[in-house]
Amino acid sequence: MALRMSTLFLRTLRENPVDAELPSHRLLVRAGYIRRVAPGIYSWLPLGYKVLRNIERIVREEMDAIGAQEVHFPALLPREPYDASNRWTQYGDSIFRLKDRKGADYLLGPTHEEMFTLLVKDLYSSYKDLPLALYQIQTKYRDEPRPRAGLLRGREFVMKDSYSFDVSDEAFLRSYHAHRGAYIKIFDRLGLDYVIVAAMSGAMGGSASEEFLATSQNGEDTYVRCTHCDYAANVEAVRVPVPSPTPYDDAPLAHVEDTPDTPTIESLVDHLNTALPREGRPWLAGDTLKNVIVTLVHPDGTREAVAIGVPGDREVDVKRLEAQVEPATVEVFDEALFAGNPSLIKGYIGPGVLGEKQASGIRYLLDPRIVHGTRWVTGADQPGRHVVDLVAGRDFDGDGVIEAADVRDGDPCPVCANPLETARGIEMGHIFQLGRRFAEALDLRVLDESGRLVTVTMGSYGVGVSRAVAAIVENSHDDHGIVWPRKVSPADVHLIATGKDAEIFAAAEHLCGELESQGLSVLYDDRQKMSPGVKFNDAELIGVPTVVVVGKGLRDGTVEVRDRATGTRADVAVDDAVPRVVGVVRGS
RNA sequence: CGGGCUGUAGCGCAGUUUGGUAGCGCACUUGACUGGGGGUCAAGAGGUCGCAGGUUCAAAUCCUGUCAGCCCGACCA
Repeated sequence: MALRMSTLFLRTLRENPVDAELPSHRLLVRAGYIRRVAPGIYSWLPLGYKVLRNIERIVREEMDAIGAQEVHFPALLPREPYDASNRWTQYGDSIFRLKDRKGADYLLGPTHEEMFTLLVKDLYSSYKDLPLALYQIQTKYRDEPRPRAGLLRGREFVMKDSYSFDVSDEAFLRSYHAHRGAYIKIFDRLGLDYVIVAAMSGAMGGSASEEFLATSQNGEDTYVRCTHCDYAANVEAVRVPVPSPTPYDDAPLAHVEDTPDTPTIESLVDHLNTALPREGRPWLAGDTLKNVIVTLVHPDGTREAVAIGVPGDREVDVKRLEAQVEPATVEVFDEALFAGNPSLIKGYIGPGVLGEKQASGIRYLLDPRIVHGTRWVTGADQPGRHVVDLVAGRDFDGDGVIEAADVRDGDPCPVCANPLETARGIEMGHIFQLGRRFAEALDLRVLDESGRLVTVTMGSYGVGVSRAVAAIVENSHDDHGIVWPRKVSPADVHLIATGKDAEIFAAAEHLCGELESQGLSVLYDDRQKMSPGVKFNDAELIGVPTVVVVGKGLRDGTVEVRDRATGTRADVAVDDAVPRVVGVVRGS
């Protein structure tokens, strides 16, 4: 049945909603696809729900094509399985928790690894049952600290999540690659411009993961891509090339210098070049070693101060740091920390007091660039004084290495050393090599050929279905509105009757029926007494890729066929209209 | 967590300084005109002014508290 605009539950807005910043958010609200209910929580209106289901259909078809079987779990879940995997604690404030009338703990599922693992454990116990892949399309709940941008980061969202179960690592890799292939097909069909990047596993744990990012200026994820080879990674996962240790036999002994009023790297470098100029080249920020104190907040609430040593020309990237210390979160700067630790002299902190065995007792983690033999200017732990020619490995050491320094355009590729470039993207899919973490925590084991119990190897795979609606709009819109790719559009054709003559509406009505009999879905603007400008603007806002106008051309026996994306218009004889439109929609 | 801003009709806003009958545009209803780019005119419907308490003859407006939302920062040692 055609969607008739005269009765369709739809109200387009002339003005942008004031709380919407991004094009996808503005247009989806203005064009009547979604309505906000609470921060990060949206209702789907008829057109929006059609788009969502179109995306779901594509996802289902590709999941089914690799033999994954659809199931459906509740969103309301008991606490116990999440205790077993420790995620009741680990997820912290990000989980929606509630109690039933007896006071028992429940949660709204943020993701379902535990439930799938338990379900398989419940029913299967032999290697003969594997491999197995299950999936669901589910509403997920995460109490995000800052929901934003409409559907891009919601607290309630629709996700396709699937899970693979295998007896061996080799078998698992086959499952993983089957999923990877399915994801490529899904995102191709959705018409998204995307990249596949190496990623961090985050709260999922596991050994490796890859993300599918829709390229977009408005994305929340920053990734790098090598300008020469095919290396691509989320910045959180970038590994800097580690330089070889350099000999330091000829290095002078470390010496403390007076550097008054140099609490910042910039002021320090200026001072060095004025007071202690050196042969060959001037001092640069990269010659200094900056020590940043941060506080890690662990899921159980305990707080731990940690010092991060990075070259002075780099900043500590909090997102990168958090990815390394997951599930802990990072708080930068803590006045109380300095007050409670007199060995820390703000602006002049150096390795002399840092480290678990040193005066501060603070764990000291170094950027990988600070290899043995490198020489640094750094704080002397006294106001107005710095140490020069401090050699890593000779004069100081860290308690460990951490990748927390920021990544920049032009940084060397870890694979081929050519420059990297950075860009932004929207995380649309994420595939995880979970390994045995959940299977072990929940004791999912099967008997192998020799009758031995083996722990199952798992993968988990997610697609942001509701997020895809927004990502597609981000990728595909113009000043007038949305431009849907055909495969997700709420209709194949937007048919407009414009004018006041009964013949026009009769002709449009007839054309509508003809198009539908050819299997096309039609959004029919049959509203009477409405000016053509309103209808044209609505059509552009709504974004159906093909628009057919029945109006004044009818006198000459023609209707107009418009392409939403290019704006091209063609007058077509009424009798040719149906085959013409069918051809356009079917891509012939 | 910190800072800033905002809560008045479905949406976008004015009114608050200086307390005195609740306003405008869009959207909605009715009628007439108009009929290929958000058209014109006329008449309407729609509001516990976020919530609670206080001051006052009188509070959207002043005071206190509270809740919610939005944006920015999360940092250069």
